[in-house]
Amino acid sequence: MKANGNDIKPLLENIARFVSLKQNEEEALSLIITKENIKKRQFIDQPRFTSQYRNYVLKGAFRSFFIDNEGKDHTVQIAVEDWFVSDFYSYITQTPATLFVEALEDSVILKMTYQDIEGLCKQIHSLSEYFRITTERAFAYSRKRALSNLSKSAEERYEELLAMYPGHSQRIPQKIIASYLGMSPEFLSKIRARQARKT
Amino acid sequence: MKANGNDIKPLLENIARFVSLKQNEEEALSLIITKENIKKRQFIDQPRFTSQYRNYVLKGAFRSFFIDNEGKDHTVQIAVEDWFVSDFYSYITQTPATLFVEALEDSVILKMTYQDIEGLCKQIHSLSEYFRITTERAFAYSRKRALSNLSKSAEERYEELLAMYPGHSQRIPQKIIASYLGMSPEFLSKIRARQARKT
DNA sequence: TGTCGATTTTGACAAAGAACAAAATTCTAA
DNA sequence: TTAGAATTTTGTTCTTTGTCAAAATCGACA
Repeated sequence: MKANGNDIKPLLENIARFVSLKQNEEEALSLIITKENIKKRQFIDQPRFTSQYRNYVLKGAFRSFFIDNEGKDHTVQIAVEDWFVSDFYSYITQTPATLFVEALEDSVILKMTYQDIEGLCKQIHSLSEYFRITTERAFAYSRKRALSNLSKSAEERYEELLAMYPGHSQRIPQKIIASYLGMSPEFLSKIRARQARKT
Repeated sequence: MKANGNDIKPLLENIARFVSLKQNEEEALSLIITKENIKKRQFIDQPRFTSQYRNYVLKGAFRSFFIDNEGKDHTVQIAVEDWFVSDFYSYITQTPATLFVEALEDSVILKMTYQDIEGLCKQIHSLSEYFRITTERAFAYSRKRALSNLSKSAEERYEELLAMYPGHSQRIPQKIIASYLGMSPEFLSKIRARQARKT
């Protein structure tokens, strides 16, 4: 679906927090953006298919996950409004995905193809800078989180998540939160019971 | 120490794998590069000090690590020749570091300050592209590794590391490998004994 | 609105890995 | 080269978390 100026405003505001695009650059960018409605439970990336798009969440929530050899489900990322989500490895290397990316609610995304973004990054210095800077930050934060998790117990990881996403945790089913935190749903349930008792 | 053309060749070759710099761009870049010898056990980043440099390992080996509240040591990254190493979060956000970065051997690095790199990225589109592309890849790989670790036992993680760094694993003390893999040195020792028995 | 399927809770038991301790080995610096 | 320190190995015990099973609760849809 063609995206109109109003649709892409949140994304442009996100970009403006890091670099400033000229009028004609914003227009060039808007030409490569498509809007799409995604139904709950629908996949926007899945194994065997190469991830074509950089997806910006306009409305709704997604999770990326994979199924390991024993059939267990591991949630890698939970993304809500104003986040990007995809099988980033597949997108960046343009090789077949190993992750699913699934809508947790009825959602709306803005998407841009790898080819279009790479083309535009070659032409528009500020856009290249935007992706450089934001990826560097995302990388840095992800490192920091991974690292702070190393020294934490399952219970501490859960508390940290609650503190980090005060609003969102109610939106997301607990089995998915458990899968994101790397513990069994039963164990998460026990942690919650323990915490309730403490109160 | 001023770096001469010969010193920075490996770095330029690394860059050339992703983008091509013009003659004068290479010269501008070479002006912001400094060479430095680092003694074994010396720190190039440490908590409370903001990480000033993007460090490229010309020779030697480093590890970044932190000490958690219980005093336990967690190795975050092991870097050998042709890698970059720093407290990346501190460097990117220009806030005080939480990690140590320590030389595991007598080493030689090329370093560039945050300010110089940001300045040059604004001027030189290809350089911005270089850091955008390599950071995107590093991020993608790091995600993939984190993810493949989720579904693996301690023993599998160790085997994967051996496969990944066939040459380097002998260079690195086992307690550091254990710390990198997130297990106690005693347990790593037991895994090795178990594997030797199997042969 | 009731029913069937999915999610969450609870409990008993099992397994992976940590902690502690002590012996064996390897490094290192005088 | 050798004594003392650091690292690695080995054995035992303890803790955290997973697995399996069954009950309780929730939720979507006919």
